[in-house]
Amino acid sequence: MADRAAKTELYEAFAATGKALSSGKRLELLDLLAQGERTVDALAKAAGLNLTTASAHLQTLKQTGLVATRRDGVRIHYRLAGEDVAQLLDLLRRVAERHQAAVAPARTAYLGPEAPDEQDAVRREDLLARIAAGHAVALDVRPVEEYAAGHIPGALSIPVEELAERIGELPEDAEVVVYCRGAYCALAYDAVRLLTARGRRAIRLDDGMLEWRLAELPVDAGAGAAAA
Amino acid sequence: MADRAAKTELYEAFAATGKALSSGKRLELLDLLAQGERTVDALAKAAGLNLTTASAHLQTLKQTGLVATRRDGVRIHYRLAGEDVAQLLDLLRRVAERHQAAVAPARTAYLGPEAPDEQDAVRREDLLARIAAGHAVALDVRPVEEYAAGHIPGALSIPVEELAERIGELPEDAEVVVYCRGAYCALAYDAVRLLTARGRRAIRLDDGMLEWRLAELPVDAGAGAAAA
DNA sequence: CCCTTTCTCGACAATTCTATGGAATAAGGG
DNA sequence: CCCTTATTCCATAGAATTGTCGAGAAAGGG
Repeated sequence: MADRAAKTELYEAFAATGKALSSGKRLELLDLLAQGERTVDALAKAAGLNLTTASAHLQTLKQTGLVATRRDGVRIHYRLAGEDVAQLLDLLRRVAERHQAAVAPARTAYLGPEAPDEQDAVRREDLLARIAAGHAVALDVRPVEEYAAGHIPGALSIPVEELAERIGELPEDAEVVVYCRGAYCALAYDAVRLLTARGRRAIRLDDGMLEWRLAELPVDAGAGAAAA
Repeated sequence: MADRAAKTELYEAFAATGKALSSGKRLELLDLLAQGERTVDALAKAAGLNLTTASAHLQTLKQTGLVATRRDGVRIHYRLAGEDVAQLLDLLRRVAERHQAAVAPARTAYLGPEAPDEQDAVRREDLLARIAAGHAVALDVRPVEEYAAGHIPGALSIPVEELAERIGELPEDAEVVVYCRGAYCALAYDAVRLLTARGRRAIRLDDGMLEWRLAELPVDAGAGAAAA
């Protein structure tokens, strides 16, 4: 029977972390940061926020300890404070999708319908084996900086905006398994639609880099081999 | 590059789940519900809220799908919508404790300092072995309804308010391992202080029933054997 | 059918959050 | 040292939340 005031205060402290997760914009920022560190300016542009607003949201995140900063000359890089924060983001979205009716329609409105005759997405566990057997090649369609910060071993890197013109770099005979940031990232959906329209055998990875990393599957870093 | 409006809407939907976790009172309610279902009235009393306020918070939780209800005659029982919600609560507190400076002091202010010469708490994995070997006996100090809804196999049940008068029911020779709701529940701390003051060998389980269940360790249900 | 119990709903004031423009600060180049 | 760039701080308007009160709805007993 310790006193109620102290209990309230403790739970209010937990709630501060919940509050950090209570704005859609902050979740977008966390999602971006889960791919690697970024400057305030880059984050603001990617999330469609004006600079001061983005800075304010990042301050909130920093005060609850979910993100950390690093100064490099004149610019400040933000990053997630730890892998547990990525886990929390992942679990939050999973729970929301499972229990909240509004998520499913919003999801298809954003990601678009799957191509009608598309097979089910490739599961994480199967991908490395399919690559090793030569049946498939992994394609990372995120921006190059994110690829450099960590990618699936052996994956090619072609950002989705360049995909139309660089489609020739993909092998013609293998199936292309496309992935991007995570389960709710639109890039891979767009890429698969583009490739399929061009007559390639393309399929999405079930989710993306975030879930791959959290599953503790192997990750390569560095600009690496890029596209063939 | 699917449109920004749709992306914002999707993330706003995720944020609704975050919002549900952004109030200390709602987190207290979830913590109670993680021990089993309860009526609105019981929840309000346990969380120190007036009835309408509790009802309003429960409505918020219900709208985001984190809790579900069951009507039984004139009263309504609330329960967690799934084990993943308990997981989310657990991870949220873990992340908050790890990254947020305000948590540690609030925690000791509420739970009180450990007895000075107390050994480290018993870890989950060790408990069953120590019970089987006869070195220890587990003691559940939560209210009887919570014990009935699920407890560690073989544990005795003595709610902490009755512990002083029922201390004789505990075996004298074995070490008593006390547990309650979870890592942030004060009951086990209080019980250990009481037992130690009476000259018993008592020690806390590292955390409580919530973490035990999430670790998928065996759980017994029913009023069961209660105290010897 | 009325009355009691249990809970939800609508409305209010007090507080807090979000977005934004303009000023202030920090680091580095000429 | 001044100037430019990158970011944070401050003030403010509008929107959303919290807690509380009194009224309303649903189930069951006499």
